[in-house]
Amino acid sequence: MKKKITLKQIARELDVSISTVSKALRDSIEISEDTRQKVQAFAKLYNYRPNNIALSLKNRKTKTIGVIIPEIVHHFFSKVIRGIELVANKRGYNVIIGLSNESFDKEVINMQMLANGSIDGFILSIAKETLQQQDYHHFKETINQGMPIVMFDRIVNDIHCDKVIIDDVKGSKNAVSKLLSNGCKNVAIITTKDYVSVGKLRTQGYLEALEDFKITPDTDLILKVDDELVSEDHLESLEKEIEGLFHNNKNIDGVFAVNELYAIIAMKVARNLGMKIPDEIQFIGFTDGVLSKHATPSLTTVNQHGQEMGEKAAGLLIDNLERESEEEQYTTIVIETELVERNSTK
Amino acid sequence: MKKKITLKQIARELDVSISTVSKALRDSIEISEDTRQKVQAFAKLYNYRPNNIALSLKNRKTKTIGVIIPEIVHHFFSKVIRGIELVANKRGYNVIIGLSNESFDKEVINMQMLANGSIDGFILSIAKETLQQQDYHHFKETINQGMPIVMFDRIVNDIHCDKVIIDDVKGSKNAVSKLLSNGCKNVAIITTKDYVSVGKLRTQGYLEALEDFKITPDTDLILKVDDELVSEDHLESLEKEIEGLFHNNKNIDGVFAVNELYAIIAMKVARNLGMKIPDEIQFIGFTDGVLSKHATPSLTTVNQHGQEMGEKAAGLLIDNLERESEEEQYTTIVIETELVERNSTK
DNA sequence: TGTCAACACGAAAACGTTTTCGCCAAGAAT
DNA sequence: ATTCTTGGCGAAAACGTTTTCGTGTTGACA
Repeated sequence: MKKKITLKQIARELDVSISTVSKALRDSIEISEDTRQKVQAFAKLYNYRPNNIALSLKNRKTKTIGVIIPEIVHHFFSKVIRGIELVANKRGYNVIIGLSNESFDKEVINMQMLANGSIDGFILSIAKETLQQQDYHHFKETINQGMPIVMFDRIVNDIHCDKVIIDDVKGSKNAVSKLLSNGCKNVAIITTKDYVSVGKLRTQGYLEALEDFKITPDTDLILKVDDELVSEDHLESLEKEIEGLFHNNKNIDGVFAVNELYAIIAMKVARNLGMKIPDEIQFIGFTDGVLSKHATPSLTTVNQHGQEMGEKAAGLLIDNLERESEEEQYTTIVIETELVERNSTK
Repeated sequence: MKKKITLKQIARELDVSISTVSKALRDSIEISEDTRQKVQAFAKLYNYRPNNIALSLKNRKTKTIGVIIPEIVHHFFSKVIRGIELVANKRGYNVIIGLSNESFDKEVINMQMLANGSIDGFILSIAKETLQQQDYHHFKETINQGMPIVMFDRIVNDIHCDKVIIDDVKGSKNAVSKLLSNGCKNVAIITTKDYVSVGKLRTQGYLEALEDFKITPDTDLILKVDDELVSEDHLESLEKEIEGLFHNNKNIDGVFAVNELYAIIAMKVARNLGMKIPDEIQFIGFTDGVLSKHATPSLTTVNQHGQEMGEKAAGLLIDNLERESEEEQYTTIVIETELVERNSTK
């Protein structure tokens, strides 16, 4: 087992100074052709690679991006990560991952662990609990210490930083409009409690679409799911709620859900109740994941372009990190959503 | 914007030496109660945190684990990551992610990027291309340089390191036996080309089950899919192949697929051909993902316990990193699979 | 009064780089 | 023969820690 070799060892072996070795390896003009070749040959032989940590310390840059997301077993977030990793790697950066698990405390701890020199900047999407408590001091402090942050998807407006979002309102409005122009008269929405920003915005889009079509919203058709109760394994309560929705409103002929899973479950409930999809009732979900594509019938969804969000976010962050000027000006990139039409709509 | 504060700055402000500050903060007995309190108060005020990079350089440990996986938009791999992150964090480690994208070159480059001091050890699952080329020099070199590796799921036997796997043969054998005891007479298998180790093993399990039931395997019932051709968006060719399988073998009454997607697609094809599931034909897939649970009918699968694999892998690696003794002895942990019965089987 | 332990603190090395500066010798120019 | 350039190299600082090893001051004790 040969341990990693250092400049010092090369210097000792070749009986020159450390400076000479360093310069020779970096093709400095100061070094004679002779010694340069000698050093380079030796380095190659022993497979020398500069120690990254030492470089980071010296340059006060780690060339590493910290990503904090609420959950990784999730199609959307993993797509974002893929996007981040793609451009980060292309531009010579590594990606280090922290999972908040939707918890405020874990989010804070994770940020502290990484903010002490391990990374150059953050890309993150806020945990539900944080949004609920509305405590954003850790973001502010991080930014104050000079570490840039890019937020994506779940953002909060009064933090001053780069952001990558989709136009949730527009995306939902489009989707619901689609249902309405397809002839639906009574479109229900399955959404989350208001504290999750995106749920709120998507509900707004729903309402705007109704307004466009001169329909007065019916609060009975707005189902706000308490997603505390809906874990991966606890879907029964969700099914019950949706069953209730259908039961109390026999005339529902369209459903818009603010995420993929809700839509899939709703379709399942409807099917069990004997409703024909898409003839009697049509469905559209938000977020285009694997489920939508392979469900029966396949689900029409609003594609969020997760990978592109990741790419843009990483681009913004690295641009910021490598920018010379000190002037702080923050950008918000809005990614266009796309309605992917499948068989759950006419 | 107040930049991060260092020991040196504290020392200057308080007019003591750097050593004193360091010791005071670590509650050294050498320092008087007076100065200790003074220093600690000042440090708290300015929110001092030791620079991680400097510590890494000094300790020659980064407390960071490198994870290299072929793909992240994948239920199984993201579950493994979640497991890794869970125990890594609990034990004070960070997780840095590299995606090989199933490419040999990217795998090598990623390992080189991380092996230069950025991390203390690797957890990885081998890229398809690497398995195909059977070039494992980068693993051997990494291990030779004293950096421990833990492989999971897709492993290769002649590399000497810790491993976490499932018993693919046993898992498949169980699944196929289930089909056979459920009354299936002609069970087909949809598998991958042989170079991916797990495909091979799962096929072996299939054959063993047949043997147990005194059935001679029919090569027509073994469909080896060239997964080069099956990308996320290119499923038509796969559907065609499966259609061909059903067409040429009208008597198929059971299908075992070596992954979730193949099983879902096969169910879809069967349904389109008018076959009744599970009455006329039964399905079992491998890997328990979201698709299986929400498919119609829901799919019986072999659960690989991805999160547990991640936890065990991280445990092995950290144990190794923190082990005092130099004796190298490598463990292979075999995770038990579990047949999750749903509605695609009787 | 002189010696010694205990106490409180500082200097410096070390981790592995890069880079600035200074130095010496040799050859060129005057 | 003296001065000036220049090529080639080394010393040392710096990044931010921790830790070992002094060192000076104080008080106690003989």
